[in-house]
Amino acid sequence: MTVMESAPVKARKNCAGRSGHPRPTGQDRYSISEVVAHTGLTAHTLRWYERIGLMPHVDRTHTGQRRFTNRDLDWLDLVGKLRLTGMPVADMVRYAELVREGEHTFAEREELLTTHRENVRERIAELQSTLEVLDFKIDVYADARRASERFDPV
Amino acid sequence: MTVMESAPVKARKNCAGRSGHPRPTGQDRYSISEVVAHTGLTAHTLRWYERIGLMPHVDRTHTGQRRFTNRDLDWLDLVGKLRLTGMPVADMVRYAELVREGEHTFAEREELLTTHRENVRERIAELQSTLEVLDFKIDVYADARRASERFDPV
DNA sequence: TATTGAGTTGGAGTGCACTCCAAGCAAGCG
DNA sequence: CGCTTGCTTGGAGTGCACTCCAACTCAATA
Repeated sequence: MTVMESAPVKARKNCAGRSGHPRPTGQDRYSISEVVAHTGLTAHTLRWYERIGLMPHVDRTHTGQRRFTNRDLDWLDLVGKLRLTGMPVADMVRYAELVREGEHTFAEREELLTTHRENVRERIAELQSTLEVLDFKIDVYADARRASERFDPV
Repeated sequence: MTVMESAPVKARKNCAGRSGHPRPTGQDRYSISEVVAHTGLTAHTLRWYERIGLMPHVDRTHTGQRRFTNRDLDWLDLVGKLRLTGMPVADMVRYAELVREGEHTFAEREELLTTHRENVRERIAELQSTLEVLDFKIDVYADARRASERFDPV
């Protein structure tokens, strides 16, 4: 059994960054399995990200194996953050394209991120308003439980 | 062209509750299209919810058409809230089952909601930490823009 | 030298949450 | 009566984001 192709969705949802896997110092060429260990993504997903243009052209060894740089890891950290906030992959690909196109796309990148930030803020407000409903419901059940314990003690 | 089967995903994401469609007073039997107007869900989705057991048995006319009650609308509001917070449909179906089973499931319902509340709190924290990254990135681009405007004024 | 293990590819498959389709029925209107 | 509108059904299709498969190469070890 190989060690890669692991990392179920649930796990990734929690870590999705540097989590007990600090970046080895003084190194700048990581194999795919090292990146898997670092990011919590699967090797499949990393290859898929590259295929769809979400990676800034990953370097290869003379035998064709991928070698990721610290810059790639930084990029994957950002992508992970954007993913966590629910940015669609298509939008992240668009952002990656802008990065590849150079500095004259700064304004558009800023706009893309600003729009997304607004979405995230709305999402937070939404979640917070739902927390109130949840609190209320939970209180109702807790009250009922306490009442039944009073009449019908263990 | 019929007016139903509308409500694109984006729109639902935003409203998903009473949004300019207050519940008609003194009424307690709503057709599916009225519920569509009220909830922002599509008729497809309402029927699908019923099929998978996410609705508490909807009443019918003598010709078999659905008639939703205010209680159903309340339930759909709650479901909408839970959906917005990312609760999987399977979990909501489980909750619906517990509700159908009666008051002896209060404890389990409370537990289900409490667990979910914890997830929502984590999600909010996650989003907030990402907001910081977003703010930082946006600042970088804004600084670059201001600098270029200084050297290269319009 | 043979085997093992980590890596490669294109393309197919999966799971979720809808989303739509075709065919049909009932009521109201001209 | 015929047409339109609103609704019904089971089952098939869609889009997203992966996720996996089969067949292969290469490098290192037993």
